Amino acid sequence: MVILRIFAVFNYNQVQYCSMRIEDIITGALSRFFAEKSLPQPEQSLIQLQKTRKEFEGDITLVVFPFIRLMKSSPAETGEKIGSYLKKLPEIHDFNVIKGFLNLVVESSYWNLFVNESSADSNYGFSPHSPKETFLVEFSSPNTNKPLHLGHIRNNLLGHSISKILEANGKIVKKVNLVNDRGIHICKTMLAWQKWGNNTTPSDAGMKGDHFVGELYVKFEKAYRKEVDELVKNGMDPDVARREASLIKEAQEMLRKWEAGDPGVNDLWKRMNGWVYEGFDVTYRRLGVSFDKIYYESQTYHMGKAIVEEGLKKSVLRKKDDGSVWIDLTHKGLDEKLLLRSDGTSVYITQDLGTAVMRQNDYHADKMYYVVGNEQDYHFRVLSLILGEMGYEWAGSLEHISYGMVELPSGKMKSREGKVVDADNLIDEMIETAGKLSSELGKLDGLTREEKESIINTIGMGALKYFILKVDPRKNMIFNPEESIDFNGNTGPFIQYTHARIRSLLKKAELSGIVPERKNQIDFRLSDKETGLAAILHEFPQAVSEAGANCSPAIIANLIYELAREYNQFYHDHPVLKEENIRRRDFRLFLSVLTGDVIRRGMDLLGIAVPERM
RNA sequence: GGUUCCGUAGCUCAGUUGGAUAGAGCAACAGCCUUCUAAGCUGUGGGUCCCAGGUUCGAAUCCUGGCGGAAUCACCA
Repeated sequence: MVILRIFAVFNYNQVQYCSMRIEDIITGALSRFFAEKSLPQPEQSLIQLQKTRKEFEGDITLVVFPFIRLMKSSPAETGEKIGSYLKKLPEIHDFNVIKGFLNLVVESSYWNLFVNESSADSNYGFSPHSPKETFLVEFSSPNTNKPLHLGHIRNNLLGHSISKILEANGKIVKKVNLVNDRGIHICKTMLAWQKWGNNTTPSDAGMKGDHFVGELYVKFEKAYRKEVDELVKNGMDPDVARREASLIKEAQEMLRKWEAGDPGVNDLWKRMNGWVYEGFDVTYRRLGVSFDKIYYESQTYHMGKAIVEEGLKKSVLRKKDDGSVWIDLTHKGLDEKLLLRSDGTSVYITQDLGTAVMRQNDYHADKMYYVVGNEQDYHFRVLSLILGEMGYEWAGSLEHISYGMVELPSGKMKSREGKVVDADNLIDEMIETAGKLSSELGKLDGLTREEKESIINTIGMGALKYFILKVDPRKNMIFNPEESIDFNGNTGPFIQYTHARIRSLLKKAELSGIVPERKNQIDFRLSDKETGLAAILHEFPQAVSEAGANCSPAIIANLIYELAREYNQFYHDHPVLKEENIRRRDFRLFLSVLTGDVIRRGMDLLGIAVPERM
């Protein structure tokens, strides 16, 4: 930290700020080119700049195909003409044309200036805050009848990371959680505890509260299934059996009592939820996620019911003869949707209506994001449609960030069958593996136990988090418990290691009394690895904004990985402290400073910490 | 059955306003530590981008139709 600051403030005065980015310089020149030729200005979308592929010489490539019509010349000719015009720019060193591609070699001085400026900018790549826009991000949203599993880990990490990314894009972000603390599933666990719990508590059992309650849930489901099977064996229709089994009847009766405010049921409910929250808090802390506000379904479903009443008055909703309330969405290509059961109890979507209104009243947010699995795509379509039908003008600001399921090689995880990858177990395993690897490699010898534990924790969690977040959120992903999560290659620890290397290098520089200077005049040309590294760093701001626009941490993860890989190659090929040309050495130091900084801040957007050494 | 999403190397994944000879990692094999951290670097092998048409200078990407998989369409959440 200290070193970074020294490097950052050094020669602050000499640094010119707000230099134009090369893309803008080229676009501007292109515009002048067409004006000088008295040709019509090409539309912005025709100007396609991309990174030059590795096998060709150059840094930035202009695709010239779109211009051949405007200029009425062949691709090669067009490329030559534009290329020689652009070469007059001080930022363009050279060019070559291959097929319809104009490859531009950017002047080393441009990259040097870029590295000088960016490495002195502690906010490089992020947008300044615009207090106008407030975004709400709902994530986690656990049920209180079972502990968190790998699917919840994905949800929590995505929600946390997306919140950070939106903040980096200048939004004000409020993270909210909606706890599904009421409903038939909780009644099942309460019933199980009454029947088989023997009045024990999690501490009696020596378990985390959420695990303790989760076992009761599984116990209920097993007993319930057994009862249904027996009824079926005695000749009952399976559907009828599922409805008529005494266990489910009892659970439903309990739900009715709960909604009626029965004190005994309520006390037990509070007690058991309390156990679960204690357990969740531990897991949240380990994952490093937190919330600005926690909503409880038990508090929002009243509002939901009130909205249903209002909808009935407005005749947007319709009550059937049996007392159940529905909305007809057939004109939108969907079905009829139930909003209240015939016994007057509310369903899942009822409380979501209430929650949405309550939140809008609380925050008046410009957007309300819901990080919820893609199995609920239909639910959220219906939710915003209903709010729209009911006349809430902000209904359009709801957005479902729909992410894919985490599946096992055998298929979907099923809590009811106990076929899940438990979050706490997985975290334990990751940290254990990190510890084993660290001691095998002897990396942490000579550190105190606290330091070791902290670093091992950082690495284990880094491996887990990166493993989840590098995948496009929208896609389903497969986790194979038989194969442990890697610590080499495209992984969190690889990136963390790169950071540790850089920090170690900079520390060494400081200890050797090296104080680099930012010089905007240089007397050398950059190597391929140096420009390659600078070019990836140059892409960081765009990655941040794209990640924000697409709510995709994977975009950040992929860029940071590419950056780390490139740095390791650079590090392997080039001496830094031993470089004899002082200006070159200083450039490499600032390149390292910037790389370390972008890795640290990029990983922070993923909610992953990076160690000073490992 | 209707709707939505997905299909890229043995495995896990990038490749998203249509751009060059489709890329990484893992796994396998072969190298590189007296030198700023080898959790690293270098190399080899590995592809019908599910199939078939269409759109155009150009398609893994867009359109249509198939095939395969997943989710959803509950008085479950």
